[in-house]
Amino acid sequence: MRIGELAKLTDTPTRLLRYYEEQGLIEPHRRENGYRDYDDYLVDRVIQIRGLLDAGLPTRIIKQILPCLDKPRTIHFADATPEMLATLERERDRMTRRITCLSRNRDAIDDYLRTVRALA
DNA sequence: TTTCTTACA
DNA sequence: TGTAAGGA
Repeated sequence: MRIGELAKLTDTPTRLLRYYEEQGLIEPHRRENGYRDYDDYLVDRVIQIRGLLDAGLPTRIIKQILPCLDKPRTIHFADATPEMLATLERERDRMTRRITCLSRNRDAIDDYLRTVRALA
């Protein structure tokens, strides 16, 4: 599929899809006319990339660990280097802290909402 | 109409 | 990231 369809399917601006390619996160094929040609599996991959980005991971880290999170979970033991494991643990912990922070703020907002409604 | 590259706010 | 220019 061309970039426009992938953009629609993943709700991602074409500008960003080209950016992800520039960052080495995805690499579409090229058609004779120079247009990018994306495989279907990239739909899920782009959605996953956006999720990781939303979780606060920088593209350089995503590029590094994406292979480990790919489908054939048959585990790429070859990629399970000490550095890779360390990076994954660091990011996992970063996510855990973020979740804790988000939960607190969500609860604070929830309390405020309850209070306001109770007085209304 | 859609996509491409490059560049600037 | 958004947007614009200038082509194909």
